[in-house]
Amino acid sequence: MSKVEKRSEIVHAALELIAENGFHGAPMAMIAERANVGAGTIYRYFENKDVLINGLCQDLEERMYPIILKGYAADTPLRERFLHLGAALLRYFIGNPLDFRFLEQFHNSPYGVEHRRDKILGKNAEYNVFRELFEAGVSRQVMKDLPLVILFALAFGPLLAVARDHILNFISLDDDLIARTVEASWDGIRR
Amino acid sequence: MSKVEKRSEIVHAALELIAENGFHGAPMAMIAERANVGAGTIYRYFENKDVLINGLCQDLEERMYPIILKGYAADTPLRERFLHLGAALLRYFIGNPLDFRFLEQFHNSPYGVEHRRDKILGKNAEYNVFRELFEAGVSRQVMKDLPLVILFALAFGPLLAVARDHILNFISLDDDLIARTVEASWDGIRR
DNA sequence: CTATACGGAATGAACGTTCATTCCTTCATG
DNA sequence: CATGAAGGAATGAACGTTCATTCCGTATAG
Repeated sequence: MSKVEKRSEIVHAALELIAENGFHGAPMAMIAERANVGAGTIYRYFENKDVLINGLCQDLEERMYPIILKGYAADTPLRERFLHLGAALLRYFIGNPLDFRFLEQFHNSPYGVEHRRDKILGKNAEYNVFRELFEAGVSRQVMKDLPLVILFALAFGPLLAVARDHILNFISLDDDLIARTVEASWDGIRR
Repeated sequence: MSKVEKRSEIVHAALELIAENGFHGAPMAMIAERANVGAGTIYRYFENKDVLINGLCQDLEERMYPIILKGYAADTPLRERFLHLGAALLRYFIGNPLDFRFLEQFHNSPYGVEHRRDKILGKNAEYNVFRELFEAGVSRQVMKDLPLVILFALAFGPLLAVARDHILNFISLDDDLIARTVEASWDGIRR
């Protein structure tokens, strides 16, 4: 197994275990076992567990963004753009339940809160499709005149809740239901 | 300290610690210390930590419901009823951030998933204002014709997300913003 | 009224377990 | 051989839980 493969085996095992059992249920020894690696080996790739977990999140975002943005056209009407992003996000989560569950675990832990604080309050102003879309929506008076944070909550709150319900088998989403859910969440933000 | 007081000291300390630091950050020894109680004493009131935590949730719901339902009139229009419940819920969470944070921790743990599975799939059919409101909304064609679970997600997803953002200081909600947020989430579910 | 005996409540040191991390040995490769 | 990667047993800290002991309010006897 090459060095890169080994790293990715560790990352994959960690993500899987955390997604399935939460942070409690993913001790380093178990991660090592599932990755077919010695317990000490992990520490050759990651300084400690915190670093491993934050690395997991970063890896995940880098895998996710290109997939969600595939076919996204920045010159179509705002509504269409939102429907694209919403449906793509929802489909991604449904198709990759482990990724979704990991992100949920992550965002409900001290790690995730810190991460989000940086994103929202940070002076990074990093390029962000979502932020751009919503700022355009407000300034063109297509969306409600509410703070960006609230618009995000109105748009993504339902989508994440629905993804969770699907993954926990409280409901079964098909393409039609996905489309109607995203349209409904658009009704929440549009003027 | 009377027996009842002692129990409630333990419950309060546990809720506070779990809300502030998550389940990780609330070892029994620390709960005991904050409750001014011996470590072993907790086990005179609760069989083990699981029982304590589930008890916390139950206590909390019993405290919450009467407050949220105060002034709720089952004979007013559906929109008005929803706005009442939504605003009451949001105000409760904002006014009791520890309760909110505890519920979030709880629902994102195995405890909470089990709890929710029982509520949604259980044959209990326990009386539930929320379910009743939404079923009426669908059958009177005031709300979108979507599965109940999705309507719940559309309605409460944004409210919970907004409460979280307020409590984490990503935004500051006042009465006006609360009202406009709840109205927006009504737009998401109404036909 | 005081002294003593009793029993349930409270205590916190101690236990066994589990975890993240370290460290020394073994192995593979040049 | 020499070098660095990999392995997994060892380590110590932290956890939930237990239990022998202490504490204290009340009942009883003198």
